[in-house]
Amino acid sequence: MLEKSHKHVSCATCSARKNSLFGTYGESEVVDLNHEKMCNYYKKNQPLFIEGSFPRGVFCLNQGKVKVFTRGDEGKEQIIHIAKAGDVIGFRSMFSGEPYKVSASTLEESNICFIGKDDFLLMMDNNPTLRNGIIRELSKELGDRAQFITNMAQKSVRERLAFSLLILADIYGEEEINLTREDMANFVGTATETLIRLLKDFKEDQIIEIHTRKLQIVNRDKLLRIAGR
Amino acid sequence: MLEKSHKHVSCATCSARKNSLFGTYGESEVVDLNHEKMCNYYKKNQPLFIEGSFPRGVFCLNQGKVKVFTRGDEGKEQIIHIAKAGDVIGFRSMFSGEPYKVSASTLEESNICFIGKDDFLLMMDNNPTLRNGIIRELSKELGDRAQFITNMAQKSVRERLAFSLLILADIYGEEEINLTREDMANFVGTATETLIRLLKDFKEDQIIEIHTRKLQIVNRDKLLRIAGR
DNA sequence: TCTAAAACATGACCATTATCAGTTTTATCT
DNA sequence: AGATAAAACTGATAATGGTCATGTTTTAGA
Repeated sequence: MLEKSHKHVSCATCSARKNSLFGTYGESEVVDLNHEKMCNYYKKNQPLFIEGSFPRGVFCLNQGKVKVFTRGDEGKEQIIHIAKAGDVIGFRSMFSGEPYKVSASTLEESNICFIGKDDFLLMMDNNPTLRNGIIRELSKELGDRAQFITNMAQKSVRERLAFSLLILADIYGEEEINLTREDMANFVGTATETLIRLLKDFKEDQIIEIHTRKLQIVNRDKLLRIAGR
Repeated sequence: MLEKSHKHVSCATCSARKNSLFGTYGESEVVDLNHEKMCNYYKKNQPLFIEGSFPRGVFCLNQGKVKVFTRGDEGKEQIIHIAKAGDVIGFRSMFSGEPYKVSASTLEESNICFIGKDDFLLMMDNNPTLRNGIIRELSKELGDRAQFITNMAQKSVRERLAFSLLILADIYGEEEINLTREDMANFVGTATETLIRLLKDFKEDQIIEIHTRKLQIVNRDKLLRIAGR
């Protein structure tokens, strides 16, 4: 269980910060950042922002996981990205001047800080390193999504699942992968039933281990081979 | 037939410029831009850059169309984007420090200018408007791609074709849509045969007119309905 | 700890769409 | 203009994967 008071998370001691956009910040910048941010505790399945609304700032994950998704015509979610501690999300629409094109909500209980739009834009203006970090981040993501699109268009569900599991393993690191079958299906882009059947196959082929909800990769090489490059 | 000498394209008179990233440039900035760029004539199906190589600068389309694509495992192209006059392409990888994640080549004969990496980055440093324009551009594209991914994952080929035709109509404007069936299939994300059959259906339903290679939308409303929102 | 709801799982069925094989039409090059 | 290559098209076939129906297990909350 996470600490539910936000007072205990300080940017200076935030372990997630060093891998974040603010990783290069000096001491005085960290003090400023800490002053501008607000920290909140979120339960599982709480929304951070919703497709169609306008951004009021950015979210910086201190702890937890967040799914970023769009809804298709029938309301089915397509998960575009899963953010982890250290990730900053929600800045895209702030720059494009559009409403959010995606929604975000927590996958588990999380501590998440918020930085207001004006503060954030001011920081960007005054800090070329932050600015370049953001440009790099946007560019990198854009490249990733080109591959994501190609995977969706050309790979079989089985191949996409293998690919997705490798991504999830990266995101979850030491922890076991912990997603509902539905969320996982919405990440892979398939029906929940199909996903369940394929997970069973992978389990029988000793590629993964399933501990009820949680999931662990035991043969990464096989997954790589199935995923294809 | 386009003029094959590059000497005739000047940024000052470039009609594509006003809708481009450089649209807000003042007179002296245009002179500088014109000085830094090199202009080239490209035949149909000539590559601008290839996945895996490192960027040396950006490309600015004066005239023509360019497909931006990745190749899947089997070498099949997935077209991510089609650029038209006024579009600037190839800057993503320059910012992320990675090799190109996509390839680009001309779909028709084109006049395309090139601005070297150092010149372009310098311009960005000195020009907040350009810089913000680029950030806006990157952000906007990122949003578009989220929808693209969802379409790929959840829509049927028929729905995706309808959606794609609407996008293509925007890109081609007054002109008729002019793509090989293979390129169109690679944009929609389907097999060429399937695309041909669906085009035939659309033609029979009087949604499009086909003039050999070229293609025209005659019932935009029906397409919108098929594409879904 | 019990109960209701949510999540997980499995089977049967069928539509969509890819693949293969072949023909016809169009474009390109000399 | 004629030859050759490329693109467009058609038909038959098969499999991937979605949907629906139903049962079981797990989770969360009183």
